[in-house]
Amino acid sequence: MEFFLEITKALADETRLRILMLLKEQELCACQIIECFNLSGATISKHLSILKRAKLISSRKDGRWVYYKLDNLKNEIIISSLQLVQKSLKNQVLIEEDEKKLTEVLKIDASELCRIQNEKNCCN
Amino acid sequence: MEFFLEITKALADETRLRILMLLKEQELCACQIIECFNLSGATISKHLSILKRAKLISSRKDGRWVYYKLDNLKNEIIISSLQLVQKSLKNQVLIEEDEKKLTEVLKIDASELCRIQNEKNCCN
DNA sequence: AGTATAATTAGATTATTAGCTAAATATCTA
DNA sequence: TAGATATTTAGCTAATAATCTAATTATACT
Repeated sequence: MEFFLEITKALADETRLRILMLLKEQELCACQIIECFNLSGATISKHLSILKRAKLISSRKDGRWVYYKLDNLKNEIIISSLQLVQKSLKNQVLIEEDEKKLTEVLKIDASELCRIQNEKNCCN
Repeated sequence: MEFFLEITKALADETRLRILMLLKEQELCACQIIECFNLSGATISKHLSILKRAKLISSRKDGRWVYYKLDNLKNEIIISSLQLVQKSLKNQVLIEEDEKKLTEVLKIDASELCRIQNEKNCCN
């Protein structure tokens, strides 16, 4: 029960669903995910940790960067949950907008992206 | 997005998952569901309304009684969601205990059950 | 008609969660 | 090794959600 509740609670938030949809096609760096939302890095980091605790995503560290991807290979329940999310949110306007935003974000070099985000935090 | 979020939020609560599992095999009267939990009737009623708002269950009124059942015929997303719940919670200890409790509850006549519940509310 | 009964709604309280800023941690580079 | 950078954690606040009791609604029975 605890395991499945962890999953359903992780899925019960719009931002987390949008993150899962961003990760549908590719692995992404934390700073790339952050750039897609109007939320603080700390908030996104918290969401990522909730998705990770539910085993819906996994992460790998590469130097200063942390990369996240869907963790859909190991467990039947996880696979079904992620499939349900993808089926349910396919063609949703908000999701398509996120995809467009991501396309723009992916054009920017990751370290340049982090520099921009850093500036935002300092000077206002 | 709003439609699917309504479903995932409805599923993100242990009591509501347990209610869905009770309804897996049969339609049940509100008082029978209430009797399976150590929660007030008002609280269960609230949970039922959340499940109903998410279109996971439907209800019909028969005199003073209201009967609830899974609403798994109309919508692809609802069907998949309910299947996921059932697959994920099959053979869970807590769920099996609920089933045993329900077996006992079903032996009691519904109006007798309501009389017992009514007494509980008055005399303590 | 008046009372009893089944369920829901209202209103209050408590617990949980999402969000922020600031601080801490871990890693890279000059 | 000192400073810069990417991410996470800590501590706080505001919003949301779960629960209770009491009141209300809708129906049945005498």
